Amino acid sequence: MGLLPVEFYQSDAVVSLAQQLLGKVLVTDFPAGRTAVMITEVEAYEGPIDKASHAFGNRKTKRTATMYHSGGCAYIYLCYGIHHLFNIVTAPAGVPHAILLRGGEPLEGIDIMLQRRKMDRLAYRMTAGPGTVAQALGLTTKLDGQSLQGPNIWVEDRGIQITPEQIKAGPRIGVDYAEDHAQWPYRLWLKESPWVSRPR
DNA sequence: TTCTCGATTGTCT
DNA sequence: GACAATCGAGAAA
Repeated sequence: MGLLPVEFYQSDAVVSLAQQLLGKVLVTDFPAGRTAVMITEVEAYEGPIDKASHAFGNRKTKRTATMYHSGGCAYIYLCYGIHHLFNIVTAPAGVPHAILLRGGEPLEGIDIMLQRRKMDRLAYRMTAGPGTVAQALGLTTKLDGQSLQGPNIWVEDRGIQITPEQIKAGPRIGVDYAEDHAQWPYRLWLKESPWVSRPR
């Protein structure tokens, strides 16, 4: 229970860590108010050996530098010039693993999230997909590199138990350019949850 | 400095 | 089902 400690993020077994993140609660606290979602869908990116990762082959640039930080901070970047995608950096410093948040179940600050998404009523699509969850939570590239120990962003364990039977795994989305690596079953989601992105 | 293209989404047909 | 929107990182020159 409670705030996940930095040690949680230090493992370099990124897929296993991604499984453990399902059912945890991601909280953001900005001037607009506090918002929280239970994590229902993630994708693992195994830095150096993963063609779909920005850090494939240990490529290190200004943008990817964040992924080489010690586990427990946020990696946020702009995609298609429009969408801010939120990742959780994992593994010890120097190992560029990351986990992409793709879906969540709204728990707190739903009115704030609706406002950010410019929606007037709650619908599953509010937080289905990496770009939309990040928008709902108010996450932008300005927050790249932020600690996940607070005060603005953190992850809590609220005692929600997830069993292996509740987790489904499949190929990742939107990474066809990575050829064979796109087929790796690094996309994980909660089988029973409606708060996940629609399969393409 | 210039050029290409993306870990996506929403809208129109 | 098809496609435009939109901008900065990364690569080439």
